[in-house]
Amino acid sequence: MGTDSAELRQPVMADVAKLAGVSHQTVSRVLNGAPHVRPDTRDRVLAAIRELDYRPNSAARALVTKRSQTLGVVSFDSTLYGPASMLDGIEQAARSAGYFVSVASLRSLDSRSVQEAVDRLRDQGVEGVVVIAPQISAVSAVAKLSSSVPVVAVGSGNQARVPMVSVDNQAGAAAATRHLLDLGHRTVHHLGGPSGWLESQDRQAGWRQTLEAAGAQAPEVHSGDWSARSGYQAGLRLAEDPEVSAVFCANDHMALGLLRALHEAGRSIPGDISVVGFDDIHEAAYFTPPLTTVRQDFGELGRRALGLLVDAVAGVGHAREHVLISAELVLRRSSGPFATRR
Amino acid sequence: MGTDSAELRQPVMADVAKLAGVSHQTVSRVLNGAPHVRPDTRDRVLAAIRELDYRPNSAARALVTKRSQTLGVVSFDSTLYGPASMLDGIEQAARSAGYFVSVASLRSLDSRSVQEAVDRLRDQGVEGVVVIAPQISAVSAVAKLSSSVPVVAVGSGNQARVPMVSVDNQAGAAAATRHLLDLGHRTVHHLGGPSGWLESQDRQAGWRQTLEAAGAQAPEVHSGDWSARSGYQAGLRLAEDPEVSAVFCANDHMALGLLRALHEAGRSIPGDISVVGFDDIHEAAYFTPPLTTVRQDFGELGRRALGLLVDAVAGVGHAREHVLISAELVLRRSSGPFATRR
DNA sequence: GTACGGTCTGTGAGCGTGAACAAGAAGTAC
DNA sequence: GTACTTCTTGTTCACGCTCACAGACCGTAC
Repeated sequence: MGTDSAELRQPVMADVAKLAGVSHQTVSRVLNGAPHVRPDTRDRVLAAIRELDYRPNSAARALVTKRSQTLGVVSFDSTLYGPASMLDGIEQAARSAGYFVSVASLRSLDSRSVQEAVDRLRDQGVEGVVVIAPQISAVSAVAKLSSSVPVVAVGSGNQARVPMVSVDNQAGAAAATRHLLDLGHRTVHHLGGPSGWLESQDRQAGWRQTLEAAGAQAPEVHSGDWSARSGYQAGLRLAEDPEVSAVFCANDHMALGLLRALHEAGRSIPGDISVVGFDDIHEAAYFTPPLTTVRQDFGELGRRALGLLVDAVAGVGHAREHVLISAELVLRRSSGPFATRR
Repeated sequence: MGTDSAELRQPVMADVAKLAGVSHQTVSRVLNGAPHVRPDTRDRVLAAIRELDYRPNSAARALVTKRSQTLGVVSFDSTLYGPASMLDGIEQAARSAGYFVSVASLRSLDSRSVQEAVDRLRDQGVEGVVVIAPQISAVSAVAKLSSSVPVVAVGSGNQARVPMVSVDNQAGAAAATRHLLDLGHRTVHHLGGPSGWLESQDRQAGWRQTLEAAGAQAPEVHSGDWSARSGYQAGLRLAEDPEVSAVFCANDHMALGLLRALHEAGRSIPGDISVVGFDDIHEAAYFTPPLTTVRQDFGELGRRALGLLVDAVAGVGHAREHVLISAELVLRRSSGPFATRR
């Protein structure tokens, strides 16, 4: 009946305008901080906004400005510590840059799946996408679609054709390996990550190059899937080889499984075997024994990636930018000097 | 200068319509699966869509339908295993329900912060919100704002005034405690989570009630902040008390720190002290020794929460629904029979 | 007095889509 | 043949906002 039943629907700009006794355009100007609005007019508008609890309709704004204020994140397994931390860093940075964050997680690794996820985000109207998917397949898939919307990858490697932020895995692995060699070990075994992951490749490359540079022979690589379980299984095999005195694991979770297996096999750590991990997850300092590892700051990784993306969306920044973040060796008790045994 | 430079801007529905020789409304009908479209017309439209690589403008659609197809997730520390897994489950479920997911993570715990996060999501036009924030303060804050947009909480406790999905923490804690009592321990010590968390409260309640029901005396509670570090510190204190023979930890990470501290103090596990955790994180089976713990399925939690939210958005479902998911005790080597010592 | 520049505000159009309505074509029943 | 229903398509409008433009007002300079 009455035209005043304003509670029934969300207030719109016109309602605010009427209440403040101005035109909708003036309300818009106040909202967007446009110049040339008289202070008392501005105050009346703001008061009306507060009174009605008015909130601008983002769809209407997006329709006319063609900007959704939303960035997308494609992530592979956001259950893992690394991806989860990066997502966290990305969200933080996006918020302070005034963007919303929409996520799409991958269920499988094939490039079609990446394609689908990015398409989904595009359909939603995101202005740019961060891909947390350090698989080779993913990165190459991403490179193809970077035409329609800016894409930034966070991961590893440098063969990507999109801007990228990554930890210097190779240098980190080299530092870990050199540390073990410096302790007197004749060589260092490697428990690598799954093939197809850039991080696996880079860490393995850092390890191998360091051994070669030192004139040490590189033993056969054992591979896991990042999980503690796979580290345990590899550990059982490594424990059978009396020559093994030092192992560099591609991540901390596998190192945990490895420690467990070596312990069960009666090997003392670091007395018999030294172990070094990668990541420095929060728990690493409380493993038995505390794990020497390579620290990488996932949150920083995410923030930097988002920074790059924001630049790309704004049209600033170079297309092939590649930010490399250094990793730091953290010494703990799981690594010790080589001791002659038996 | 030609009007045919179609590459310059994204194609819109009218472009598809012109190419297919129909009106834009027919294109709309095809897109939305409306009835009464002749098969060959439909095919022509679909062909035109493919040829132009047309994608509907989601802002325009949202403007007219008043539906953004987006759900929001408020999360506290998505770096932790639990929240990260729930987020993953939520995203999966949202995708299959046809929704996008937008995240907002909290930097601090106060209810103003929760309010802000939810406001942010509302400004973006989300149709509903899942709050992963098992703090008492958060839940009460959420209850207030559930008026404007449907909200579902995932966490613990039952005092909430919004629909909620949670693990039966109390029963899980009771099972863990009973298990230790059954092993012959006279009582069970408790390393609790931070106060203010519903999960801390519920797990502590389950522990306490079980002890009381068994006629055992409940020792003073030690509290941590969920981290391995805090578990380690509590472990150092507990190790000083020769009466301690069994400890129930409110999560696995603290249990890890506790194991470390007890090990350093020369206590054997489970010989001297039995330890039980909560969560069953992937690593728990590879602790030294493998950890007896209470398994909860975070992914399932997230999926169920999203299911509830979708119902709420659709107007189905009861306002005060509370889904309780059971937790399961997983026996490993860290718990064993009480042995008289010294 | 007129002219001009700056400040402030309002009007109208249009963004791309879905919904309501209208209208033509085709088939069925009498 | 007409009347009626069902299928199929098109036209017009509205969603809520920003942008371009126009106009009103004020002060100052000539």
